[in-house]
Amino acid sequence: MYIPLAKVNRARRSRLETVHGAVELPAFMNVGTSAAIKGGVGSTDLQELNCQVELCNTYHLHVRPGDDVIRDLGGLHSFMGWSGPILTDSGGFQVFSLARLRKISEKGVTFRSHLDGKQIFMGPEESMRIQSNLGSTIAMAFDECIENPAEYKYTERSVARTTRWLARCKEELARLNSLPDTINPRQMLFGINQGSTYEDIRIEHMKEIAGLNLDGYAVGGLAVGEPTEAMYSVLDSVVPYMPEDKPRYLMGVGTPVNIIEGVYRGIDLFDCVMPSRNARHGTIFTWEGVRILGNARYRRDSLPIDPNCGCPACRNHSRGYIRHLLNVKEMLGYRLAVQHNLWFYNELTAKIRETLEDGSFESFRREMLPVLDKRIGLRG
RNA sequence: GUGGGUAUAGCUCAGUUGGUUAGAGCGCCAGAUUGUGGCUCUGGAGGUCGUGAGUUCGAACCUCAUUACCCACC
Repeated sequence: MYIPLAKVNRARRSRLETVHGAVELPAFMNVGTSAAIKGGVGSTDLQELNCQVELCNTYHLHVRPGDDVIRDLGGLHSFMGWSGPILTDSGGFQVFSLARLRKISEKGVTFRSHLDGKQIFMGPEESMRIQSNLGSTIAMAFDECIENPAEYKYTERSVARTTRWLARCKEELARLNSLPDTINPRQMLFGINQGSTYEDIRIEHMKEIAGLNLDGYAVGGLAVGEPTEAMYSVLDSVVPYMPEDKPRYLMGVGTPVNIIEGVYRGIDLFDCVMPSRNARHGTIFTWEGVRILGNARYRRDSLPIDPNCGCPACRNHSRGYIRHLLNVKEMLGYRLAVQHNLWFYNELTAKIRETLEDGSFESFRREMLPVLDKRIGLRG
């Protein structure tokens, strides 16, 4: 159930109500690929960090431990001890980003596991069955995430197939939801818009899938190497064709600036590995810009990462300590840095919601854009 | 004490029969990172080749001395 609360031009402040609780939008979903945030950050930490939605990965959980195992353990919520909303990625992206030797047909995709090379087949029905076994709050449609750059003709054919796959996803999930022993009988389905950077294909596709009355709509296949301006341009073109009364999700995005720019263009949901992956590599997001904590200049720095931050890392530890931990690859270093970055992303979306409510979003945007991407203390 | 071996970047080591500006891996410094393979990639700094003589047009490489360390034996 999507509830609009406020609007500033295209930007929307709203709420998504689910069987696992409400999500205040715009929101950032933290990525817990294998049912855990990398860096030793668990479900109980997520509450402390103000995370609203957890994203888990169909492909990874299917390969290990197996979606049947998770089903037997009561589904993802019980498995990982998280009672809030969970969105599962369909596996479509992973098939195209990390599995090798893939073969695509109308039925689905045959590929080899990145772990042991075992042959795996996944199509719309398989993806829905896996996601149903996981029992997530929101299932994503199985799509083809087209590589960038892509030929126009190929994009047309691929998008047409993704549309047919979406209809099959919808049908199969409806069947699974109606089974007596299904884990989450009210599992929602989001469709995914594709079309590379071809705006006419994007728009046509969006119009088509908007008619399927899904629970939400995502824009996929962006931030895959195209210039950022191209991504914004696609959003400018496609968003007007996304249903007004459904949540809109920009998949895999992005930087703090990308998120503000996405909201500005009418997006409600984001997910990205950037806060957690970059944290593990020592790149820290703050309201003053980006700090590279691995830099030697922080070796003797006794200040918190951000003196104004309330996250567990900043409340208790210095830059010098966390830099050291990252440097020697101590798990605690990953944990503290990830905690900080997730806290920051959640604070960023909270601030976005607040400024949408009081009408100051656009001045907030103008003020923050030049700051957030800035690297602090770069040396030539 | 005797015999043998080693000495080249912070560390571990390459370095072809002597031939331009001596290399690698790791570490260090820095930069990437967008629906996560705790992955990976890309740059950079850093060496009077243990020391001193000698041979040679030319020496990390050959000769002599010397110092340090390692191994074996007494």
